[in-house]
Amino acid sequence: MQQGSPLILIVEDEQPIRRFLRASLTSEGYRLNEAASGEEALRVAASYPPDLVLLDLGLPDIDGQEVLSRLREWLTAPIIVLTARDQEQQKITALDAGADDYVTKPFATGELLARMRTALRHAQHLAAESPTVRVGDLRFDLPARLVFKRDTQIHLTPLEYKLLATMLKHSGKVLTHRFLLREVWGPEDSQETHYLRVFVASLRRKLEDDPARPRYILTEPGVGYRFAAE
Amino acid sequence: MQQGSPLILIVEDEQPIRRFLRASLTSEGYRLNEAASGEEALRVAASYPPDLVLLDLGLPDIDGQEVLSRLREWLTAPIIVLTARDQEQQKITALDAGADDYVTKPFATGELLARMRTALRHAQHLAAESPTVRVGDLRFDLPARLVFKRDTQIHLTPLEYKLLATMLKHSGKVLTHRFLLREVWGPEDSQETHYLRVFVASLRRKLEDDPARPRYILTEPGVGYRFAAE
DNA sequence: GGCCGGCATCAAGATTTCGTCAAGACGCCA
DNA sequence: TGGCGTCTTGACGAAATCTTGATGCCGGCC
Repeated sequence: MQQGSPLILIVEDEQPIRRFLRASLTSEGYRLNEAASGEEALRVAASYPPDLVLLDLGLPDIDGQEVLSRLREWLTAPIIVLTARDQEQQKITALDAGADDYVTKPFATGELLARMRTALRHAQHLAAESPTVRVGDLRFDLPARLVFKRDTQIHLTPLEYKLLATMLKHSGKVLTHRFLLREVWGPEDSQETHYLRVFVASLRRKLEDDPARPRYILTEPGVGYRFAAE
Repeated sequence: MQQGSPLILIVEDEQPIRRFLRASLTSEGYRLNEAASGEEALRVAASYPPDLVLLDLGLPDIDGQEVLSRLREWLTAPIIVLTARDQEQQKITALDAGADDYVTKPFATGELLARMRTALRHAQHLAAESPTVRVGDLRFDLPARLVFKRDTQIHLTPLEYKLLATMLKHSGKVLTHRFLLREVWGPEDSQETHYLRVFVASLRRKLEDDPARPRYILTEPGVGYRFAAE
């Protein structure tokens, strides 16, 4: 969306519908590109990456579904599919192939515009950075499964990560040995408190400034552990 | 279009028409190459890749259509076809074979020049920006499914490409074995982690400077793989 | 002071997971 | 049908991770 208003790519072979869309969308302030065939759509999209695609599934040359999946290989912008009312199955395969929404023809302008706004808004959210949790000088990027200490990445083994994630999930609360063991190792090993000691130690070695006097992973003697809330 | 003005290749056997074209085009500032036969056209085009081709379909040796498709095998520059007024069918097959436009003889200079400008402008756009992603010394042209390392193209098999593309799509994130297998091989093979090892190895061999200490495709032991974000 | 239980740390196997090579199977095109 | 590129499968050494045992520390209690 470099130049302010979103760039829409219309892929539609029927001249009248295209003209109609052009009128409705330009009056809304959208910038437009048009393609009358699948081939052209792929070419134009590659040259001018759109912020949103309106894709008619009934195209003359390539199958609309094909265009859809070729686009989805690299395009993250939302794709709204235009289908005939009786093509139920088509909608479903289209959504499976990565379409974000569909509108059945004939459609009301208002509905189309509303769905476009929703899709664009949604896309913007996705583009935002993945949410991170900060505690002290630690930073957790949970979607990416990454942990940082003062901006340098920390490598954690699967069990270390799982343990830390469980503590983080209930941070501030005291977590009993049994609870942690169940969550991380499973009900089988809920007695093996020794596991906990070993892994807490290695987590402290990696996360704490002074593992002997921990700031994040606190021991609750006789009960369990607690991850510092603030 | 290295030297400023576009290089035009004229393929035309009739001397008078060639002379006429030469006059019109040089006065417009175009650089020219000429060929009087199909054979010559292919030779010249190979030696001096033109920015635009004017191709007369009525040639003495090879069929004009043949020249056209031979050129199209590798040449992306626009090709404008010159046809006689009564050769309707010829135009159509020419367009199918990859011609960008046609002009019927006899033609007005103004019209020819206009069509040439359009074609050149259009070609420029296409050549301009396929959205490419750069990571380190790698470059990805996603729409075209091409991968380059330091500007030399890397050949990837279909599955190699698909795997790489999915990692790139979620670059920075840790992708579990299951996820990658599902995306690339489908839900059936979501257990076959061995596939991943083999293909990651071959991708590293092709992309990394030192496959043993990868910079792009990183292993997250026990979890999956991650494509380096920055 | 000596003993004991809970906790922390270290390190040596044991086990699982990875990387690599190569042979076989498969599909496709000439 | 044979060759070619590609994918699948198997085998094995290497690496990372997990388990397990040994040892030491500390505070409370007899």
